Amino acid sequence: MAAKRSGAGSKQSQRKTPSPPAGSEPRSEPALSLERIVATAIELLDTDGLDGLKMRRLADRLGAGAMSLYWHVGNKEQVFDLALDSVLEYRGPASIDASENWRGDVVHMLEDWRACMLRHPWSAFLLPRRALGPNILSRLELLSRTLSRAGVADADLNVAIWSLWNYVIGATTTRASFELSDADRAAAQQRLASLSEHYPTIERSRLLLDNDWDGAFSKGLDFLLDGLVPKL
Amino acid sequence: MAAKRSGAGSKQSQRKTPSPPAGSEPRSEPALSLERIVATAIELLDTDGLDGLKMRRLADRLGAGAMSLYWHVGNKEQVFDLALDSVLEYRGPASIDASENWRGDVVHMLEDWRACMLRHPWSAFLLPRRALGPNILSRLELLSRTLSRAGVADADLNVAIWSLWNYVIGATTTRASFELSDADRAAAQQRLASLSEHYPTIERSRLLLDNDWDGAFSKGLDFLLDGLVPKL
DNA sequence: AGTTTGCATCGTACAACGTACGAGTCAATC
DNA sequence: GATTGACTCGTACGTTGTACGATGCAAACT
Repeated sequence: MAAKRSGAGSKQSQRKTPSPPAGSEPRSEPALSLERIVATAIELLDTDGLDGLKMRRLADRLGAGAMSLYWHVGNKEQVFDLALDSVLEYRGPASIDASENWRGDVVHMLEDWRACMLRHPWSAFLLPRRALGPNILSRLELLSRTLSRAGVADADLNVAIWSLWNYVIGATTTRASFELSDADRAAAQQRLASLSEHYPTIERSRLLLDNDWDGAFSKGLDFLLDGLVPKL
Repeated sequence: MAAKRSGAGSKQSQRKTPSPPAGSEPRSEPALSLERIVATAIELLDTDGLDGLKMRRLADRLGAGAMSLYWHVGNKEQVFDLALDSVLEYRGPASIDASENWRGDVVHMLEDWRACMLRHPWSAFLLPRRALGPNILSRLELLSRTLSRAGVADADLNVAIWSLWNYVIGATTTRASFELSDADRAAAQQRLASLSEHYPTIERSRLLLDNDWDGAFSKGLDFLLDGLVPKL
């Protein structure tokens, strides 16, 4: 019987290694592996979005049969989970605990987080729906430590973390959804103009036409941090 | 030829009305209509989630053939859009512009917004992905006016609105995804415990075990408003 | 040597889905 | 009576995730 290694075991074969064609034929494809599957899935997601990832296409691009994937992965959902976590790794400044500039550290990590997700817009939609992977937990852990060191009271710590989490999630999902197509943008602009009498304040402030997403993110983040850590 | 009335025309038939069986047989089902379709879609979404809405099931429940829906709706996506906007209507205090308590008004509207979405958890996932419907635009318009009246500078207005938007979106999608199943919760708890050595601060603050979502939301909102409107 | 074992691949097949197409019904209009 | 247009729906197609079982193949064992 075959025992499906979709569990957390992950490590490659226990034998030596099935070894690629071992020096004989240059076999066009380098053999299936979890890493290759995830990497290719990310490529596919990047170019074709959430709906563009089909098990058959993924397998095709890997030079494998569709069902071969299921030896390495339990199901399609798991591909999503792995791709998501893979994209969220943080290589921050090494010795962040020694830093004196906690606010700079927080901002850096959060802006990097946002940048990661906007490089892979599908990830923004995935993150809030699924269990937290190791990389995102690491970011939260780092955030906890830094805020704690910055003087946020233990009683307020969770609220502060969730607030920042909410802010990042909201900002990235919103941004990612507006990025979709220029046609949509044009249509929205048109539609908004025709509704300007109903929404005068929105129209006047050009809320939906403002393109400075990056600036809005960091300014809003500043305000939020002001509220969370009032004493500067 | 039949001309599909899926456009914005929306209004019912131009003739008198096809009129229900007109007094003869009590025909078990009251005839298809956009309103009935949307209402039933919401029921289905509430009980079975985003993936539970299938055109065939929806039609079944309406006592109609699957393809009959497509006279009233262009496609499934449109059902989502209509259901979403339908769920977001706000009946706030009538004369809010006269209110002296702007902060109370903002908090009230945002907490109601959140409550609406958590009553229909699928809506949280839908909102950031789709074009803004009239009901959500109304909320944003109201928010704009109130903040403006509260003294937020025009230059900061958009940032403030987007910050609040981000906060609400993030909070509701996160909350909605945790609501899914008790089995998941138990599993997560288990997994977390086994990882406590890697994430000591998270573990210590019980970040992921804290169940006071409502309290966290309103406290975080307070902090955010503090930051947005520093002068009280 | 032959046999067994277990990792890994993949072809076939199926059920479920969204929806294109076109035929059908029936009341209002001409 | 004929025509029109709003509305309904049965059938059918293409696409999807994946269950099942056959197959290959290298290492381990006898």
